[in-house]
Amino acid sequence: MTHDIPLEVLYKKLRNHFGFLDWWPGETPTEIFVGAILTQRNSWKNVEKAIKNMKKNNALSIRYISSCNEQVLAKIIKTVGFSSQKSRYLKQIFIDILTNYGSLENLFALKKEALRKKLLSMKGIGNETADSIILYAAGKRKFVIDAYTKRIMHRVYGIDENIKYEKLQDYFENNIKKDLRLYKDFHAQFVELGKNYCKTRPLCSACPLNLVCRKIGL
DNA sequence: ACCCAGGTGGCCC
DNA sequence: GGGCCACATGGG
Repeated sequence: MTHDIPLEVLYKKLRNHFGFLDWWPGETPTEIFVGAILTQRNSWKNVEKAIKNMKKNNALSIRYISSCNEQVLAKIIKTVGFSSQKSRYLKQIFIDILTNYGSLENLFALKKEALRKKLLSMKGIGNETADSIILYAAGKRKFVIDAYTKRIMHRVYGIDENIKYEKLQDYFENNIKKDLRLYKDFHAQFVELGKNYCKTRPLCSACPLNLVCRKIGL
């Protein structure tokens, strides 16, 4: 990345506007793990319904999922898109974890890069999902890049919208404080901004994001 | 009737 | 390495 982007300033302005978010909607590591997969290419509303339904059916556990009937689980999470595919992936993932580690806790005890590599080896988990799990479920510092982050960095700072995931991630990780809460909250701020103000695609000059950026001085 | 959502894997060249 | 496509549901 050639130009200097004032990431700390960007963060402060977003935080002043939205308040401290420090967020992932989920209470347990298992819930966050599952939610990270369910939310791929889906609105969080659909995910919420699916998680709620899993709880109701006692299906939100590694034991249940690893020994489930895929069609049954697919029905339980039916409100999210790609439910049958995700049901299959989830089962395989938790079979892997249960047989090779015994628990999420043991899996998360791996060193960060080993954990990332292991997560990426599982079908259904790519860069963003792996990093969301590492950051929010395992509680290790890893900067999550998502579509909103790319879109906003492109819109506001003109970075290449097709920039590679790791490249943008490295840029953030090399230019902000190494602080877990900052990593969590910064990503949350991007999502909040993107969700509320950046719905149009492709992004046109009339996108409300422009107005907000002006308002908060980006 | 479109288009989109907090991606990913498979297949092609 | 990049360029497509399937995956499937709910909301605007």
